[in-house]
Amino acid sequence: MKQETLNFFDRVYNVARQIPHGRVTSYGAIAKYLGAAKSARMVGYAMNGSGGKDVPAHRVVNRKGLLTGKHHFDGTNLMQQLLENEGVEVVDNQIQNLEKIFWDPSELD
DNA sequence: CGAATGACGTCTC
DNA sequence: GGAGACGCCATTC
Repeated sequence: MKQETLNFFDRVYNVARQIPHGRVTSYGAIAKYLGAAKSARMVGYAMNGSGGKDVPAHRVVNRKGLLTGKHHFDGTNLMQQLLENEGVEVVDNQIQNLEKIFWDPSELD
């Protein structure tokens, strides 16, 4: 286990952790913010290690707002339930009003 | 060590 | 403009 890789992960965790409540973002947005726009997959993979962290992986979805990673959660609809709990409208594993609740790391400034 | 895969995204045809 | 192929980077087999 090299910490070098964790460095990239840490960046993802850092950004994901700053996601406002009731908002969602995409892997690509984070990846792009980190300067690794093409490594969006890596961002999602980073979420794999988000277990045990304060990283709200449920607030991170793909560009379409589809809960692609819900399968990686403990339950089946846990991710969706968490989002709905925050006021995010989710139907059929897809976030509604995505462009409205979509959050971009750039807002951190 | 080489090949395959993955919580995606962008490019190309 | 829709559909398909490729790339990224790291982990796993």
